[in-house]
Amino acid sequence: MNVHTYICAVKLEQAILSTKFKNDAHKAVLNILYSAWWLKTTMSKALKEYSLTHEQYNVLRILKGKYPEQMCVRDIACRMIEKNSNVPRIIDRLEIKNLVKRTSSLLDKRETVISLSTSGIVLLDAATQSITEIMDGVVDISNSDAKQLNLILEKLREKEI
Amino acid sequence: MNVHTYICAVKLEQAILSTKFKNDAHKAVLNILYSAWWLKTTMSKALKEYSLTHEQYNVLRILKGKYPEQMCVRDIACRMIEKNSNVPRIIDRLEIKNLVKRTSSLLDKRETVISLSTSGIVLLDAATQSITEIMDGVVDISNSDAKQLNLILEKLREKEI
DNA sequence: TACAAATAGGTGTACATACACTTAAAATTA
DNA sequence: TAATTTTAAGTGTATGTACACCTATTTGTA
Repeated sequence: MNVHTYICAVKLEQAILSTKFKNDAHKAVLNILYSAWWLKTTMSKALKEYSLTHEQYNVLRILKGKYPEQMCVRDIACRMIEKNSNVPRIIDRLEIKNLVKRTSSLLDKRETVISLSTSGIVLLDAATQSITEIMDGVVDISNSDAKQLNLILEKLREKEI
Repeated sequence: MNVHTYICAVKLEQAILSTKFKNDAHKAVLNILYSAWWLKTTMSKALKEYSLTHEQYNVLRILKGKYPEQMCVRDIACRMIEKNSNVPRIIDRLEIKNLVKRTSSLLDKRETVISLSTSGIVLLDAATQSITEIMDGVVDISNSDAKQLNLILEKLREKEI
């Protein structure tokens, strides 16, 4: 089904057409999930211009963070937000587009070392500039709100299983 | 790659091994994305006992919300948190497991009407009880924090594109 | 040193997402 | 009424996720 006509509503109640939440914490859970979807969608739309997916962009950014140092697949995986991302497969696609290069590590032959190519850096820089502008425009909450949000989210994740 | 050894850290900095955030708003974006992944993973693990995916559970819950009234595919899609969910395909899998039944609408032959089966209700109720217990245990933030969180998230989504 | 355990990366499969396209039916309007 | 547009659902394809399993190394230890 193609819901291109959905209402990208600010209020959660409008977004998911529901008003009965068990309590505020339950509503917060849905609100976090919806906000994450909204943020990812916003970013993905912007990245389309660069033929990058959100995840591919993420990997490129992680590589840039250490550049010109190289990173092995595991180092990248540890820095991904979604911890079960299949990094070798994302790298497959980046390699096909010549944005990164795979080489086998000489020190530890089990490791595959990934390096950003020149065109990878150029594309990443352009995409980053565009994404940063868009995110700055879209996500404009006050500094104190952002701090508060970070505090509450980390409090929420305190109870590990 | 299999990162089963990742640290399910409370602090974002530990979770994604990064300390340099452009500002608090940027950190908040990553925090929301990570929290959503954490919540989904927590729920998915609990749902495994019932052989349900997070999305299948979501569809069943939406159907339960209107029960015994039936819903068409579009009605379900509009209530999904992830707006691009391919609902017919999720229903395919629920139908194979005999948790829902598809019938063609008599009033509008374009519509497919979905109804919960008895085993669907039984499974959903059991899963819901389990999930509720787990979520209540895991997500224990104060009422005022939850309210604050909801407020800030909705403020964050104010700027539509 | 030889062998067991751990580790890194890759691969297969089921499921989900994003999105374009198709088909049938309903609604609109010329 | 006939033709056009819109709508609902389904399908095809590329990509990603979750997770089990495989292979080649490396590490740790008997």
